[in-house]
Amino acid sequence: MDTKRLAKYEARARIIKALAHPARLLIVDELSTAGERCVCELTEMIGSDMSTVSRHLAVLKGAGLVEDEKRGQMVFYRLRMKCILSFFDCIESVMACNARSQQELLA
Amino acid sequence: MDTKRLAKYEARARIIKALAHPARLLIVDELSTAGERCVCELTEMIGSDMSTVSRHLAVLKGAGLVEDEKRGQMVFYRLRMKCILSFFDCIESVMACNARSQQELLA
DNA sequence: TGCGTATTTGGCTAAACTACCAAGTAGTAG
DNA sequence: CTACTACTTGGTAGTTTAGCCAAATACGCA
Repeated sequence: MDTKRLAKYEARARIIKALAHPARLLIVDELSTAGERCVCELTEMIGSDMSTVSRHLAVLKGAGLVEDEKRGQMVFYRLRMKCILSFFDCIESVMACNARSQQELLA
Repeated sequence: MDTKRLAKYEARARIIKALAHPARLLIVDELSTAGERCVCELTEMIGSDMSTVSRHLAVLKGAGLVEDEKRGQMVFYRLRMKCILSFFDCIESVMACNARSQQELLA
């Protein structure tokens, strides 16, 4: 793989990797409907340590998927790109397709 | 996070994780334009060991993203869902947006 | 200033991922 | 059967990731 092509796929992979975790998908989903959420709200939803959630948010921010804003002692996070939601439609169809194949194997 | 919601995001994450690697993105990209490719062709493009490429293909297949067909001594892989390509458009806009933000920081 | 809340960061461990080499399987041709 | 090619799988070492606790930082309020 030549260097330039490699760089292209590495850049893409970094972003996709940031999405490749259940907790981070929940965050994206939640931010897409709620608009914005503070770390404490997300922590309660996810149900793990706040430090863990904060790290997940840092990963999403590092990939440029969310942005944060500090207001008072709280930090609010927002989705930076709405198009991420288009992922989920495709993911769902893959899952539906997989389920169908499973069915056929059993039948 | 309640069990059901967790299961939903875990299922999604499994599929996204399968895409979260440069070599696997190259494979998806290549299959989307070429239609199908054998392991040896992909191995040459990626430039790593064939065993490594075979494992990458197994990951994609495990997620239901590609399907394989053996013809003679070769195994051909195809994309199972075209919609995956819609990912890339969004990824590109995230990257463009990130690049713009970088610019602004420098200016 | 000192206290309490919200968040991030350091340190650590366990688990997952990646890539290579070597060995095994399967098909083809002589 | 033998040899060769295409591919997969076992074994293993190095790297990355995830989660927790504890400590540090930042802010608001008395």
